[in-house]
Amino acid sequence: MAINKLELFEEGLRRNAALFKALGHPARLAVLKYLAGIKTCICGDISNELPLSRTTVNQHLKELKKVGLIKGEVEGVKTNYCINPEKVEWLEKTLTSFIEEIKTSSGIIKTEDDCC
Amino acid sequence: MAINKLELFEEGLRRNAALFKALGHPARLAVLKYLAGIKTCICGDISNELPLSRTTVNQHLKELKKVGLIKGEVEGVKTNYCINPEKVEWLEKTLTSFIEEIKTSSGIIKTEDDCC
DNA sequence: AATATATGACGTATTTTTGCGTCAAATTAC
DNA sequence: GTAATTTGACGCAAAAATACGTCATATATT
Repeated sequence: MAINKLELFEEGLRRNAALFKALGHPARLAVLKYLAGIKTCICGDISNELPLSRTTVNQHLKELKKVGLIKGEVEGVKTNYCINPEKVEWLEKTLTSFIEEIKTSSGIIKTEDDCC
Repeated sequence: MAINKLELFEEGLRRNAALFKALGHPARLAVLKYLAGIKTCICGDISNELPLSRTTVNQHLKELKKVGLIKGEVEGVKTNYCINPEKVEWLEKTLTSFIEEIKTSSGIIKTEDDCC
């Protein structure tokens, strides 16, 4: 893209898009699933679970942290990563309300074949 | 990326990630909102609503069509785009079930501060 | 103190995405 | 028939994402 056009869209759309984007890579979904399953914070050996190098995984962790879906807590030389429950709740609300908006403003709930 | 590593992840994650990715751009969210609001299929003048060129919008439409969230129906020289209700329903189910999986396998519902 | 380990910062190469202009084909209007 | 519209295909350039290696730093371990 020649120019960055992202700021031409309204704030809400940009925020939602950023959230979706963060979830738009299998590695990051895998990280979330893994962290969810571990429950107790593991010391950043997540890379062993994925078919990616440690530095690459680190980058994905950074992305997830950026949108707040995970937290990283330094403990000595190690770092404990875990899911941020509040953000997951917020994610769910955001997504469902967006979809609900789509569904209601289109007539999905009531009408059938109004369209096409 | 030197090599394409995507196929190293399991099918389910890849499908979900692809879906999230399609929603990971404000222009595409804007298109969805617009189509939802229009209800009746408009003849592809969506580009007038967005701060992007026609060809760029066309590309985004292609992306949305690829994941099935919208349908395009040719009518003479024009093309009518509209939201695919079934896919939106499916999207909602997919998202909520993924999030639910995260929430239950981590102990978000019951425990507090088990983690971090 | 010397060594080993864990981590993030940095740089780099490759691929993908984004954005747009141009063009050709098809259709509609005149 | 001729001109105008609408659209998708194609190609191209800039930007971002992806993947990884190397390095420096900080903390354990010996």
